[in-house]
Amino acid sequence: MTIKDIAGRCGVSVSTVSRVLNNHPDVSEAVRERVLQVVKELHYVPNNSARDLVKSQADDIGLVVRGVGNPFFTELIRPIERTIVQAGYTLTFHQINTEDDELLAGAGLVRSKKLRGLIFLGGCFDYAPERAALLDVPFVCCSYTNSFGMLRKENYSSVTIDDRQEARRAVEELLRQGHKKIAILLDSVCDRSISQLRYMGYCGALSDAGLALDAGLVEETQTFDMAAAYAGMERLIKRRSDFTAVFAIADAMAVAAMKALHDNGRCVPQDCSVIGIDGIAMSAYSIPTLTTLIQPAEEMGETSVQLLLDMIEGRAQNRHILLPTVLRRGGSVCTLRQEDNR
Amino acid sequence: MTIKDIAGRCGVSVSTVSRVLNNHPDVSEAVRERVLQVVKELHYVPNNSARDLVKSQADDIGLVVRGVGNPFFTELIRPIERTIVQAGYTLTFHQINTEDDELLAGAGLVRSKKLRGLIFLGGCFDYAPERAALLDVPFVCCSYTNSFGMLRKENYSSVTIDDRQEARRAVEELLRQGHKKIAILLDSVCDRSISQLRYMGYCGALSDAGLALDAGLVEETQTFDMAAAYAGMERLIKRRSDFTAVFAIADAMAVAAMKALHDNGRCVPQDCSVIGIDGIAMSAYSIPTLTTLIQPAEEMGETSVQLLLDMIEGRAQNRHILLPTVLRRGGSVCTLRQEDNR
DNA sequence: TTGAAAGCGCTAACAT
DNA sequence: ATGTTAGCGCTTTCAA
Repeated sequence: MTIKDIAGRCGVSVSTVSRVLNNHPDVSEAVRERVLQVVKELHYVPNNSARDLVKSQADDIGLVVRGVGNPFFTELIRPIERTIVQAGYTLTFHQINTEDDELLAGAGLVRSKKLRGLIFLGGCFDYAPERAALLDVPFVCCSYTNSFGMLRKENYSSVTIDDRQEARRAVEELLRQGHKKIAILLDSVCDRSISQLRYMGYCGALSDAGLALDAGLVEETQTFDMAAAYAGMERLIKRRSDFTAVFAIADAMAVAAMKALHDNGRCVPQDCSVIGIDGIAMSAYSIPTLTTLIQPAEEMGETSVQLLLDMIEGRAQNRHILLPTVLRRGGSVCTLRQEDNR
Repeated sequence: MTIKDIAGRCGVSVSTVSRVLNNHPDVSEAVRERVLQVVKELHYVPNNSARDLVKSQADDIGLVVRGVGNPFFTELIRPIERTIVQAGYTLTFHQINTEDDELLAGAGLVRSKKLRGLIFLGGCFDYAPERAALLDVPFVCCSYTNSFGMLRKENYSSVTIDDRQEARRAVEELLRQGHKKIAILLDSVCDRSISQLRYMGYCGALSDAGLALDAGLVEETQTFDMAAAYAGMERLIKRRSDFTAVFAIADAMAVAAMKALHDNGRCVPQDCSVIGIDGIAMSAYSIPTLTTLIQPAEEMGETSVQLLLDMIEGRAQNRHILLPTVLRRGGSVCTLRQEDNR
């Protein structure tokens, strides 16, 4: 079933059918209707490979996710896919491991599938500009930005929260409740990614409050997964008994941390407060409800696609959007009792 | 940058380059090496649209997910994507709403993108055979099967647990602990999908135990999401005070139910036991740890892709795989105290 | 307003 | 072992 078949049935040429299919103006109303009619009757669907070959690009957008384990990403993928489809594009989905290079993966996809653009989730992006030039399509970093790289602002787009600032806010919320011995549970202090940025916010808040950084209260888990976070929290508990609050740099880690505290006989929040960042669905159903800074996941996903489409369709240049979080006070943080203020 | 450029640089014809690229045998070692060399130097990547056009099909597999909110699906998507890529194919990802028709969505994708096959997640599939015939590529139902439809076994593949039987096992675990007033929290009793099957298992277990079905203990939430499950559980609590256990047909719903019980002053498991099915990551970190039947998500995803590839590559016919679950005894179920046995 | 025809980049049949 | 060439299905000039 090709455009020829349709043309044959209608007694017109293939170019006329093509015009109808692509909404070109120069077609008589009568012909247009007949073609559309036959198309519907025969359930004809154009062959995208042929279209893409002629136009030398597909109506496809690539989504490269590094570390699909992260439940926060799941909440981003949904609005991203929805928005892409609404705009008439298709999503090619690719996940890579944390140790893989998202730029290389993206570049390969673009070349082989003729993608129109890319969205990255969970990338590092401390790449040199010449590396990023491998990507000859627009791309947007979703939920992070090129904080550690040398990319020029006008060469890529991003939609993210201000990780450093928001982490600072999270820690300040704990400080406000009187906590002074505040531990941090994170992936790594120097991963050139989210984790490091949020760590910087943590350090900044402590320093502003006149508190010294206590290296013994910094627990690195290497990965984002819950099992690692649980294990990390247990190490911390075994090692120290004097902290009264924990800042987990992601909700999933915070939930695992609460579990570890509970399993080790420490009550949240009475014995130890816990705060996270992300606002994943699950965190509203933990017991107690996690206190966290909620990222606007829907808006973040939609905006990322919007920026990309604006670039692809030539409506705008690269832009960088900073979205605010909303503090949800759950039950996992409480005011420090005076006698605990060791 | 096309195959012609490569041919030019190497002083050979395009067909020779094509042969090298496709690992055809009839190429001298010297030429093969030179071509590969130039390909690497120039970072040449073949244009898939052109390839697909010639071969009239792409190396793409479609994944149609109905109801992406379900966290269990997330754990399936990962192994599915991984296996697809390992086999040299690409994933085209499409999500639809619960009210949408996955068959229609799949058929459109197949036609326009020339997909080689489809994997469905969360479909209903009570479709008539003539509807399924719209799909002229092999497809596999992942984590469910065509229980309510008239499809012939040899016309599709599936990889799933025995939902009815496993639901029965879950309820039997509660019965074994002495529970008699067992409520069920589910999507719908007649959705022609997972929910209905698990409901049938629930009814079967009760009936085998000589217990009458108490309609007042059946709570339908209409959707799978946690907010709905929480609300449903609250309705149940308000309505009845005599049940001692709840079977939630999905882990996400079970976690929300535990939260609702807690927020309404009922302790899990002392006042009410909770059991789920799925084994999502989060359920191991709820407090208490959820008792649940764990589905082998990794294996389920991998096997689905394997079956599909076997079909696509002509190695095997359609098959139907039933995978077992593993009961994880968490802390959300306890033995009924005698005095509670009202 | 319509049609004829030239490619888009690649594969594979056929020729050498 | 290698080259020549005819399409794959479509869009888009160019001509009518």
